[in-house]
Amino acid sequence: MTGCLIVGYFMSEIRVRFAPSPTGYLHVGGARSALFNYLYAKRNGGKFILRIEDTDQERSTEESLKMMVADLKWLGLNWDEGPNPETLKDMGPYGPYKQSERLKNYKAAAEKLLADGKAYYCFMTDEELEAAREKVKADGHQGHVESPWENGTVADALKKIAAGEKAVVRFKTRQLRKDYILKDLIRGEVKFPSDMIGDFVLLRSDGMPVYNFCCVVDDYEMKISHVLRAEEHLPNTLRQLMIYEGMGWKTPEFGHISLILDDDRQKLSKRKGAVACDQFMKDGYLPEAMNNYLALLGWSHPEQKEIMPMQEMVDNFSLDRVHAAGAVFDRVKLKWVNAQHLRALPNADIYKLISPFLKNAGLNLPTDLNWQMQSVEIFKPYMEILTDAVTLYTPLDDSKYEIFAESDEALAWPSSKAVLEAWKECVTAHAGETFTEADFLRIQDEVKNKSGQKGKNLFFPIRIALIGKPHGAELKILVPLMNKTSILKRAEKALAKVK
RNA sequence: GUUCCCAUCGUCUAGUGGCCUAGGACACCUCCCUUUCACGGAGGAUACAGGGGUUCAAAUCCCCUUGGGAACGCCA
Repeated sequence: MTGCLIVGYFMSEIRVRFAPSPTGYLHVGGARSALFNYLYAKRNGGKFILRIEDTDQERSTEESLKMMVADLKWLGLNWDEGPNPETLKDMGPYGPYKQSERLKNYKAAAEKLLADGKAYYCFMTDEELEAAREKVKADGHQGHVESPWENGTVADALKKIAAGEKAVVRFKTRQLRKDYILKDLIRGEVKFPSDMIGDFVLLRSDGMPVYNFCCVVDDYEMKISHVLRAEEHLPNTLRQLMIYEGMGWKTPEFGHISLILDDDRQKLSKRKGAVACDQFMKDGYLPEAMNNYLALLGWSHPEQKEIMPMQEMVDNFSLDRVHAAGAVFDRVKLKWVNAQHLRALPNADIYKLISPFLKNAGLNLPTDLNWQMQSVEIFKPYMEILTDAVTLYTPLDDSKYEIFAESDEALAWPSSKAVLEAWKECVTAHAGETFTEADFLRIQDEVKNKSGQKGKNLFFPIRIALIGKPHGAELKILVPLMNKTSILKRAEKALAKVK
């Protein structure tokens, strides 16, 4: 008895998968599906499998596969089985993990269905199909195309094919008229009337299988226990249920996650801004922030925590906390989440993260470690994403110093000229090449006395002469990051502007 | 058009029949900190789509309406 229970326990190992088709970049919606699968697997001590759905030969590319793998790696959603993240060679006992290499499996399954009379060869041409669809539509009824080949024998069909005719294999739905009930883990009971679909294609005329078919064969053969995927697949589930039934296979559990929406509540699309994971990477988002934000789109921490590391999400993830309604992708909040993660990092880590962006922008900055740490300390509160560092550090590179339009107003004040002149004089009079905070404070006092200005009138022109903008970090901590030569050069430029 | 899914502040959500005159977060507004801005802190405004039931009691359960979305391919 106990033995049976143990066997039962092992039989029910949690195995989930993310199954993208390599026809482009990894979309944030896909990333979230992958994340939920990953979290569910990790939470339950299960396996997370990556399967590549590349049966659409027209659109699938090796390039895209590499991009997806890279994005998933960036997010840290490491898979236990699937293409090796480095070599792309299969790893795991249930391969191949690319559908294009599993053709014989689908063929075998199709042959069984054909032999059992649950599928048939259909020779309808595109034109015939189109005409049939038109007719059905004209009748006003929802119906579906009925194929005249439904009752043909396999032997006859094979003869025609041998003679060079093209045929698809269709699944026979006519005798299956009943309601199919799906117990969705997220949505509860979903009832599909079987007549919502007609005889659908299993194998294309070129022999390539179609999504709904491979999906079932693979999920079964790869022993997938839970299928967690986007809501757009919900109607597909009926076809899949029929195939499971036809094959006599046990169905896995299903859970359909809501869609990610644009602010106009349509399915998130490229037209509204970045949706590709790698774009977020290039814009300077942190993978941990991405995961954190994506998790919050539909799932919530039991204690309502918002900012958390991956491990905390893993420890608290459960499907019953997944919301069934669609969620609007809010870039503003994503930025905020990113800022929280970023600012929590040690300064040294932050500098390491921003360096490639600074370098990429062609900035020439001090290599002194102290300088770097100090600068991060100053700029950190101004950074939300890594690319913000570029704007922040640019004024620190002499060759890039420029006076921004937002400075115009302050420079036009009648008092600004005197302040700038006094500033230049006092800096020139300063003995060393660098400044301490105390040095600056002393100089600032001198400028104040000389120009007779204080408050905004005093600080705005000086700040503009330092970073090209009237607003930003505190001067007394900013100045020690600069040297005399460079400060004077800038003062000149600012002065030139007021003359 | 048909089928299915969904419905709490502008947005993400908490809420599983009484603890809800509905809580948190982002955004917004005010104030404090600060000779600027940001960060940080304290407050504020803002929501149960509508209508019927069920119940002593409904944001929570049921039905209808409305609204939104998705799917209806030899795409996935």
